[in-house]
Amino acid sequence: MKNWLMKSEPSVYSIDHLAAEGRTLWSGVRNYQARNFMVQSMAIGDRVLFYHSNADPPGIAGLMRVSGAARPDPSQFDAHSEGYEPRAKRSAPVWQCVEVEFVAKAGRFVSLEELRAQSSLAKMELLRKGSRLSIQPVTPAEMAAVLKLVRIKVQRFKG
DNA sequence: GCCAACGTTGGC
DNA sequence: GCCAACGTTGGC
Repeated sequence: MKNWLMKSEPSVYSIDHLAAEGRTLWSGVRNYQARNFMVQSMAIGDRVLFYHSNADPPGIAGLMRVSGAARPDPSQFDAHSEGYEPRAKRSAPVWQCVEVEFVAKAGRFVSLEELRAQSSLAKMELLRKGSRLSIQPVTPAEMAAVLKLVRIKVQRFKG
């Protein structure tokens, strides 16, 4: 079981949207490295931190779990979508997305500033200067540290 | 709104 | 294959 962090702008799609829906397709990713993580490395059951980017303040808002394997991102075929991809064909999609399901809201929202203050997270990809990856791997130690900060019990993953 | 850092595109 | 120009991300 791997650990991940995925970013979303809460004004577009927040942890509350996911909590209300239960599950969603993580569509709209248009970065090859992020796509490759979803296609090559993610598996059902993987744990994912939900990060609110471009927010005031930005930070960890909750937790989700990968509930469906990567599949073609439908928005790439929609000419009216911002994510429209003219190069994509039904038979040769360019972009993929996984399905994720809600696990828990952070018991306490943990801001980027607070994450930066943790020495245990010093090497976290999210905190690297200039880091923009919207889907990134998280080490088990980093995940444990963040779950403690947001006050989510690991038990919540089981079942 | 600003802008640093980064990714992508396209001319050569 | 190089790299300048451009577009995007995302913190501040």
